[in-house]
Amino acid sequence: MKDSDGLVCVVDDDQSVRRSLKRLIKSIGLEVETFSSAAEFQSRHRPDGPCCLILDIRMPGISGLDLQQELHSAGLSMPIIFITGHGTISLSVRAMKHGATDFLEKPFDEQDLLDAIHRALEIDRVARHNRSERTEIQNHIESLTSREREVFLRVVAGRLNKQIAQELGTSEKTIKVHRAHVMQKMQADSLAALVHLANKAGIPDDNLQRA
Amino acid sequence: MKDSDGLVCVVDDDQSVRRSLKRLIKSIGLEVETFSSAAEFQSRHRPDGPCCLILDIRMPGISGLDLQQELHSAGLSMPIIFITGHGTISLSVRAMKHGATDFLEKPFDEQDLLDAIHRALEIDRVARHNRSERTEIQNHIESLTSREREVFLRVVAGRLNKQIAQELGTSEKTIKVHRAHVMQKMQADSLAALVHLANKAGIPDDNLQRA
DNA sequence: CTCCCAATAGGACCATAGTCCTATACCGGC
DNA sequence: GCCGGTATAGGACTATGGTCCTATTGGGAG
Repeated sequence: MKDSDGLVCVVDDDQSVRRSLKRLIKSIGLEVETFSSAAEFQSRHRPDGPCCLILDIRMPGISGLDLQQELHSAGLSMPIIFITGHGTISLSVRAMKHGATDFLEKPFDEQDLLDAIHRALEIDRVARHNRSERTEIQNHIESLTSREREVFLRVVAGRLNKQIAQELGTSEKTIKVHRAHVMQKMQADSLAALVHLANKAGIPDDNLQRA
Repeated sequence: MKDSDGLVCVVDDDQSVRRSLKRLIKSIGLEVETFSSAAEFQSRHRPDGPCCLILDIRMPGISGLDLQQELHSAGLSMPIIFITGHGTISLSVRAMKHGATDFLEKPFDEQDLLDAIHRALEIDRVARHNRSERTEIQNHIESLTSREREVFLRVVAGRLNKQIAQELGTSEKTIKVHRAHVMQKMQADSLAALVHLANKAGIPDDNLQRA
């Protein structure tokens, strides 16, 4: 699949809308999948590449806003472009406050939608990249023993081996051993690299020298 | 001033609106300043504490959206709550995409506005904190000589003194001197602290070990 | 011309971190 | 009961970083 450039998921209860959107989006070389309801999307969608969602706000059953909420709660967030026939300002504001990337009224300009799609896919690409980087680091952290994790945090906070030894009530020698394990497991080849990893994983830098 | 809890700036060309908003916001103990036009706001406003902006979209002269753009371009961004009598979805979406924190239609529920204000002030508080931290670090970086800055970047990238010496075509001894100056000027008392500072200042971690 | 600062660098040490090897003790699984 | 992983720790070095002091060179300000 040379064209994993992006997948666009269309969720709309109106078949004619689904068909015309599918045709439009395919015309610029993107993959499209259509779903007739939020429930169908949730059961069938298995994301694996950059993708975005085009969502009708008003649908029978689960509404577009509800689906947005549920995806967010489930940590499966992806960029969402809302389209609506009979929207209100309040609905659009609510959608945007919850992270929608765009909100279009029918009838919309085709180019506006295509622009919105490109923007959404780019956002997802960046988000996916950050997420995968983060979870990989998180996995490395989870491979540490609890003792190693304690040492890790203190090393990243700038403590000396002897200070760590005192804090943990053990010898400097033992800290050196743990520290070496941490560097291995985290695949860091320098202290600087280790601190960078910690920062990306969202580890705060408090305790930065306060005795 | 126990009540630097927040300043709310109201920009609206309608005097009666300004008056009633002022009364409402004062009633919950926040400071208010009112302006009758975007131009007046720009000339008179001197921010120094957490604050937010309540802005009418449609005004004679510079519109609310224009002001939002200009503030953003000038790097003077602050949270903006739009209010409007005759708004459209497209206007609201445009405002939200450009970072507005809320968008209310007149007549609005008073509590909704107050909630929006509290939210906006909290956002500004966090943003101000991050900004001041960042500019302080930036100032430290600017106090470095260009040679020290070169060393700084390489230290943060995890290079050894001898590697840096080779890259810069000088001796390890000299690097040690520069490095000591860097630690002093950046007010870092450990390598870990220095890397944390670099990260906060937005210095990328590329070159992280590639020879 | 003099003074200061930036950059350069060496000598002499000390402190800290990392790397070998070895060793004990506990615990849980096969 | 043996094996593997974890935590503990010492000895013996090496490597790296940091700190004194001293010194030269070049450029820019006063």
